[in-house]
Amino acid sequence: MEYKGYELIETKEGIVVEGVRDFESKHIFQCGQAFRWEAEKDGSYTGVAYGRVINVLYNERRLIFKNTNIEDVIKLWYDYFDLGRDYTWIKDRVAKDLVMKEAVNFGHGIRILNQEPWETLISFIISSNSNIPRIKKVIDLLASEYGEALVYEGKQYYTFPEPENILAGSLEQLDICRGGYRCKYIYNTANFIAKNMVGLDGLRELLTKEAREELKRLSGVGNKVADCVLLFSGIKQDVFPTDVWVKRVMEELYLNKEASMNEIHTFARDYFGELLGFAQQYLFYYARENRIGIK
DNA sequence: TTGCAGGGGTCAA
DNA sequence: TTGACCCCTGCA
Repeated sequence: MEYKGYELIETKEGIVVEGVRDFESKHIFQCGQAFRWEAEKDGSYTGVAYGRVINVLYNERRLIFKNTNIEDVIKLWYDYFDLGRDYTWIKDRVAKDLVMKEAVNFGHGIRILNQEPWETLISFIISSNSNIPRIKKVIDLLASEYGEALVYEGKQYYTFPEPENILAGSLEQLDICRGGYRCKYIYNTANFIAKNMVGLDGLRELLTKEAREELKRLSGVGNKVADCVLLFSGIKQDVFPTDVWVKRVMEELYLNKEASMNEIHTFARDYFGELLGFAQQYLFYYARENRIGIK
């Protein structure tokens, strides 16, 4: 069947989406926006989202989803993988100088996933002052302790726990996930969300600035984490999450000096305009993989 | 073996 | 604006 410019075909190997461009699994899953996708030997990736395990393989404009069905591809995965967005157009717009040309070329298959806001929120609270292997470990522990078990290809996976699941245990119990001082942030944030004191669903309706401030009411959420949540759950694209890597690459390649967060944001906003968030992700991936700015 | 720095920041003073 | 902060890893 045809769906929004793609051909969807049900086959023995899974649901095939024909005609997908600008998709490189490694770039998408390893550019730092998501923490729960694991590479398989055949080049595919397996992960959990929306309470389901799926496996995805991309090859020659064909995207193959395993362990799902056409309904879910239309209802969930089309948006999750941002298939409605024209990344060729975005890359043309964003690659406006030599630095960006190189960054875009390097991460040419990046797509910004539309992840579930709650999971993204907790994941990036965990990310603060930490590193990727450890962030993954903490998230895995959190899921295996509080999530629901799923089995795929003989292997156990876990759904990302809901706020209520976390609150059913004590704060002390959360130490199991080895999050250190972030555990109390997670617990407090779960409490806020469960009590509807901050509404994640309403963020889309707000101006970007207001949405950021709303998120910052949560424990463990500052500018960086708030912007990551907005960008990586597809709520806003005009944000520029600035971590140490992005800060370094901006200082090194654009500003030619040490700069404050404000200077970087002002420059980036003027320079990249509304495609700010996409520019950030190409830059971040490029900077981190190539260790730009590290002596 | 032990010690130390630093890591996708945030918070409080 | 500046340190402390859990925990873990890599590296002298």
